[in-house]
Amino acid sequence: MPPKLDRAQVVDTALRLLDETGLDGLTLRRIATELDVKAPALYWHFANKQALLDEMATEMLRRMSAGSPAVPDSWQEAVAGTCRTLRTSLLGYRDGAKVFSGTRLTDSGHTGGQHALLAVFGRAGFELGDAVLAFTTAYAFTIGFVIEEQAVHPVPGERAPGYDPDQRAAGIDPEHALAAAAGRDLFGDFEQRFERGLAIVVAGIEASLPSSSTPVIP
Amino acid sequence: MPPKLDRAQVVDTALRLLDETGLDGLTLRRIATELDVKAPALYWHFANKQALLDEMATEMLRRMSAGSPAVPDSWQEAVAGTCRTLRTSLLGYRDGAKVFSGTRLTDSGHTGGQHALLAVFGRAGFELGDAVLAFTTAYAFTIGFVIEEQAVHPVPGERAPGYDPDQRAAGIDPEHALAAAAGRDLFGDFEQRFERGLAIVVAGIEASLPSSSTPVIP
DNA sequence: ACACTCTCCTTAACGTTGTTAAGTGGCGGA
DNA sequence: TCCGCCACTTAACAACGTTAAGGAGAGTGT
Repeated sequence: MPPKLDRAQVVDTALRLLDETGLDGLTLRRIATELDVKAPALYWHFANKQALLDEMATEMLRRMSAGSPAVPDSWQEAVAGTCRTLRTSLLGYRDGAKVFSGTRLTDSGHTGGQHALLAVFGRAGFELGDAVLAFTTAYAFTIGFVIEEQAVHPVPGERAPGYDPDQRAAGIDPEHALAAAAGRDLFGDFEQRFERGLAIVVAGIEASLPSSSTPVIP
Repeated sequence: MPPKLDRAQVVDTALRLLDETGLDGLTLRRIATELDVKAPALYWHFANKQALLDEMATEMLRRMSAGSPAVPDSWQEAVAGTCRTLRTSLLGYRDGAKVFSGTRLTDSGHTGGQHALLAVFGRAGFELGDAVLAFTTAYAFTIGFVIEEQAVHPVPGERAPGYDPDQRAAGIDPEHALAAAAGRDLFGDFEQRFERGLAIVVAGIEASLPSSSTPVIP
């Protein structure tokens, strides 16, 4: 008789519940109930809650890698595509960025994608160190951006209380008019802001790292 | 007879304890004990724990603004300086980036710095929208960077378990050699990586936003 | 056939946590 | 003197992560 539970099933259910309850509401008892099991049963499959969260983050990455197989030739497309996929994946789960940034990955399955991306940089003439710098800079931007984004939109579509631009503007010292006016740009149109921010980072890599103008070897 | 406690004192103590215990270990009972008071007393001054955390984040920002009064003329210096100060401030507290990114600011005191920075952009010929985009991009990069940094170095100087580059490299599929080699750059020298990443972002703003080459009005 | 073992889950419980309800001592004003 | 507000305490609650102990059920060895 097969066991009722296995790790994958627990992770799957936990990720589904995450969307309903948010990270704060995601308790072991809740997950267990959803699986028709009592809470301590989870400890047979995971050492503790953190281990489950780590596995959840890893699974998020795994699904992300699975969704985007093709690696383009230009490093610009490659890095932008990777960051777009990363953002989309994180937005796919409530508190996705928080879960992701708070955990250590348990699996090395993601290194394939890393390798492929770094290889594209290599073919474009980047030193490894420069390639890593370029990638991590774009990566840090993406993580920071999505954390901010999910603070404003815990669930895509609806807006968290306290982030209304008008309300915020009203509370600002008139001497700081620019800060007040900025609110409109700050809390709206994340899609476009992400694209433009990404373009800035890519342009910055182009402008400031050597070898980036070397033509691709045919 | 003045009350034994006030909000500022609680926030101050909480920030001090944060360094000792980390965010997970920061409990209301612990804070109360440190103040020679019982836990429910804190509820007289704060609606709940989240309100205290919000106030802590705000206080972090307040101290940061206090520490860097001079706003330079060039927007490059201004944005880089702001991000450097932000990073240094966040690194000044254990889990600083997590506390900061998880909270809503309770106070509008920080809008002064925002206004000044945006004004510098304005004088350099930026449209407000472009200035906001430039700033938030650098901001997102900084937050994302420090979150990653504090995951590796929860307390400056010592390294979290599980982030040893050699150990990580050993667990990687040899086919993904680039990813393995990247580990050395990934987990070391955050100081330099931050500076170079910041340079990338600044260069990207320079390269991709209009009006940035307009000479400063004398 | 029986006992043994290993796997996977349950029941019961422990210590902590955030939070609330109710009560209490001290101070200022009428 | 009494009232009422302030700022705090005591007591308690539900919920959490986690551990200890035990038990049903399948498989194996003899």
